[in-house]
Amino acid sequence: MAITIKDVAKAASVSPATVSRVIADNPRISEDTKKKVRETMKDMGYYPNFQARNLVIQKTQTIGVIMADSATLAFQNPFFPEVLRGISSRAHESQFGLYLSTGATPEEIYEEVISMTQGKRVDGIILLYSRIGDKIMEYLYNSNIPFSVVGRPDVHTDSISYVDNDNVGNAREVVNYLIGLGHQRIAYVGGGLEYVVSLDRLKGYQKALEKASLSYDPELIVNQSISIGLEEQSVKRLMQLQKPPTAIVTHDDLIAYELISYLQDMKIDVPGDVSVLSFNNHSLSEHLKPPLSTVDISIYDLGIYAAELVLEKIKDREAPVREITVPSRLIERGSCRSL
Amino acid sequence: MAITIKDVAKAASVSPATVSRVIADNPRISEDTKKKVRETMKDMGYYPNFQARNLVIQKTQTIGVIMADSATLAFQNPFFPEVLRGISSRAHESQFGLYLSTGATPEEIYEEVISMTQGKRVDGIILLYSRIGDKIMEYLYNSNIPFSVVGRPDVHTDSISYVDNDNVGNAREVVNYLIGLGHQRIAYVGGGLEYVVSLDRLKGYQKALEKASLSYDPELIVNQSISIGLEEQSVKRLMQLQKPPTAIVTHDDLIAYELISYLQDMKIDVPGDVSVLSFNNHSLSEHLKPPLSTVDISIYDLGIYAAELVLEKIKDREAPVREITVPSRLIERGSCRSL
DNA sequence: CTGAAAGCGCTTACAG
DNA sequence: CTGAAAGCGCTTACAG
Repeated sequence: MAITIKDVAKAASVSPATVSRVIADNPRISEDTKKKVRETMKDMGYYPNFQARNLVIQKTQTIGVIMADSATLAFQNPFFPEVLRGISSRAHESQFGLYLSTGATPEEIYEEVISMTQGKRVDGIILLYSRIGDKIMEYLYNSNIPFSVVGRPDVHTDSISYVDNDNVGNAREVVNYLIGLGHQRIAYVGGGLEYVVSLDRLKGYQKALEKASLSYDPELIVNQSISIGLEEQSVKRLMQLQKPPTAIVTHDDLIAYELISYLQDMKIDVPGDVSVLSFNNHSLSEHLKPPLSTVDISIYDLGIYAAELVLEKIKDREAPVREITVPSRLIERGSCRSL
Repeated sequence: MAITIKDVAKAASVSPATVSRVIADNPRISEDTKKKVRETMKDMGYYPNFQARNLVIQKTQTIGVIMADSATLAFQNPFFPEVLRGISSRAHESQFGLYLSTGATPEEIYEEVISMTQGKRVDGIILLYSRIGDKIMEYLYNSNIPFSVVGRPDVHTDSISYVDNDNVGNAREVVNYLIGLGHQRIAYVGGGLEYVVSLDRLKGYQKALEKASLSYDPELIVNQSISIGLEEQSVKRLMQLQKPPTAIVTHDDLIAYELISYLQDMKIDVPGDVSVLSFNNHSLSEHLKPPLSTVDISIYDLGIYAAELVLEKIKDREAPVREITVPSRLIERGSCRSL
């Protein structure tokens, strides 16, 4: 069996309570004792048992990270590792560990979240997505568990801490940019409409059109469910419209390149015939042909702040709800041309 | 406070021991009692406290996943999410959770591993990489902690469970393939030489040349440290050799496309002037120009088996050491041409 | 400044 | 088939 606080106590001729206090660096313990105990701990190779410690202090020093079902392309999407990197960095700073959801379906994940929170495996939760009518968020909201969301919650918006980009504004800016280049028929290929980010961007898209007195044409919208990947079919439909688009906005660089490949198959040149603009600024996008104009949404920062927000709530349940907007920036490269 | 086994016991008029046995579905408890207890558990919304449970059974039902320093590009590399997806899937099947390392430097990670294993936060460890002289692996090997490695360990190879591709064989096959196409000057752009996978592939590369009676020219080798990304400089050097390569093998698709972009900047056409072949089969590689010939190394399966191996060891410390080789397959696309 | 004792929420021989 | 009791390895009032 591993060596315990009792063993150390015996070897150092003090009580277990004293050893515990030395670990906690309690100021009421004399420096002499501390020194002695620390030495024996080191000599014996003692490491505190978290299970025991956590049980009595009722904390775990770990954050649960919940991603959308792993069955989908969520993992493929470079968003996930990058946001995780941000979370990881901030969590490590506060000596918090990360516990990952492993479920493959929404139901499994729901069960997991309940069991990891009720079972006191984690002190708080980061939800990596915001979806309409999400049971998990509803559960977290109703229980008293510290949590934060990457993405704007569709309900209880003012009473949940979250971090997001200004998705409406971003989409608006992007569409304005294309309009500025002379485009009038602008298609939008977005993620599933169950995601708030998709809805927000669609709203921004509509607003920009409205402002420019361009009519909104539902035929120019493709809502691609994240679980299936882009369908060649949808691209064909788009380009075979009576009045096909001269510009297409997509929600992810990888999707954009897939789209571009389908266009090329159809002998449609980008940006010669159609301009393409995207989101996420994948590391590859500056190196590929055509170099992609894309919106950098600061994914790493989204992760940092998501961790920050849940940590605030963990440290103080009464901490005020915060909503953080992370800046985005349009990077112009070679995939759009002016008409 | 949360509701405990005692509360349930009281409400169901049984002892805490009985409730515990019902949870464990102990056959010695009558069906009547079970039913009654289960109902009150449900009514009261009882969830077992893992901390307490784990403390007494001395298990955690969680696996620690250790990746190379997050400060590097490890996160960017699509390898990470995909292997994690495999691990996640297998772990979930056995009701195991995943605990992630968060450290940014090798030292931090080393400390983390010691504390998560000694502190009984995890039952076992999956090491996502195999590196020469790695302290963490040495520590795990010397302690009695169940663990598995993705990649062949450089030492104690026969006494550590690991999963890997046949990297020597893969590289050999790839080079043979290029030789078969008529290439004689074949460059190799690999990862840092501290990684066993890089060394193995280099060995396979050399073997293939030898077999074909081609001389090994160190000038054709670029060992790119994973933390920096591909350096344009190295590509230039390669192509400005007295006798530049007619084919280049790289270790990752993303690197390959970066390489190709540098080549294009130098007005060198792929595959017209130089053939390029890579590893990892990124989902995008079939859609880009040129479509990349690449080796699919079954990353997801590497994850599945890594989890399988550590679970075996967790369930039975005496379980025999296993080494699993996951098949790879060369996918021919359009980035190589015959001379 | 330090120790004895109770307790965190469970499980599991032992007894009946 | 069920319960009382001890114990997992810690922390923390309480006392001195």
